[in-house]
Amino acid sequence: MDRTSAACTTSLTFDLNANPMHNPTDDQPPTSESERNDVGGERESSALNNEADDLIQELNRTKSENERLNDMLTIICRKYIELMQKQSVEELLSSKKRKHDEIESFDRSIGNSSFSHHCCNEWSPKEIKSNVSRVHVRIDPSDTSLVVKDGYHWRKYGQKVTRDNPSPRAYYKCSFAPSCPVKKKVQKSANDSSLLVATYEGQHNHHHPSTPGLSVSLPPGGVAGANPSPGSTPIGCSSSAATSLDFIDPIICSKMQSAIAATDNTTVQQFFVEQMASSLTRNPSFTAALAAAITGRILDDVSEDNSDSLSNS
DNA sequence: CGTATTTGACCAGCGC
DNA sequence: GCGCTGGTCAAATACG
Repeated sequence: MDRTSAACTTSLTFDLNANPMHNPTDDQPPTSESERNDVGGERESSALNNEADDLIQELNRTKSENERLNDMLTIICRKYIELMQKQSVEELLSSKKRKHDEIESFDRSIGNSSFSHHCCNEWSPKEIKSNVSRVHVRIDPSDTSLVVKDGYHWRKYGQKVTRDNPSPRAYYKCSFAPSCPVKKKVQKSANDSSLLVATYEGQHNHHHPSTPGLSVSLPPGGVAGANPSPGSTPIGCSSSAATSLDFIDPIICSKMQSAIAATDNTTVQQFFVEQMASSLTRNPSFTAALAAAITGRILDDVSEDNSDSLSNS
């Protein structure tokens, strides 16, 4: 992906150029001692050349890794679209079956694919009508709590053992707003005990608790799907969300799916990267860690600079 | 003490 | 009509 390469290059450029304190000798005029000692200057320039070579090698490594990830993303996109089309056909064929039969077939298709969950089910006409979205979350198989963290406040009002699944199904209502009609069902997958299936019904009539300015008029299943909570790391629809739905941004999911449907892979990939980057920058943990890293780096350089100037004086 | 969760009872829909 | 099943209610209980 060109944009990631560009971003990578930009960050490295920043690392190389925007840190004048890293090597104080670069910008300083030659000291009287260095003018007197040409041998020491040659040593310093060779050391700088070595460092530059290392950085160039690192840049090349990063580029090649970026290309590799780009290829993987392309494959994932292709498989995702194929799965969506396949699932759409299956659900149309089984439209006369009972609800649990649909869920079972869906679980099977999910279990056989490389995706552990989906969101924003806009490709299913039935789900658009009923305003239902389904989300799969990978959890610890030993974890018996039927909790899917999506940032909303839920009140559990029932639990039932269903006929076709030994694990109980938990029923939740959105308790963030008293009049919110959204309900959620959470149950472990019959085929995979490490997979939690959350079914959302309805649409929130309030903004997300963690996004005060967010409009409520999002696509069906969008808000109901899942939203990042504060302190989480949203990573879009990644299947590696091993802990909870904290990592899923429904807006991203929605945009991703419309992008997949409407554009070619290159545009989709660019969109993915943009959304991932924006998700990371919106994550307080990430920004805090980034700020700490930058601050630490600058402070280190400042201390190095001070010690160098002290030793020079 | 207020709130959330648990759990048995009840109700409605569907198939036979 | 009856039984089965999923979904909901509400009293009891747990917890902070």
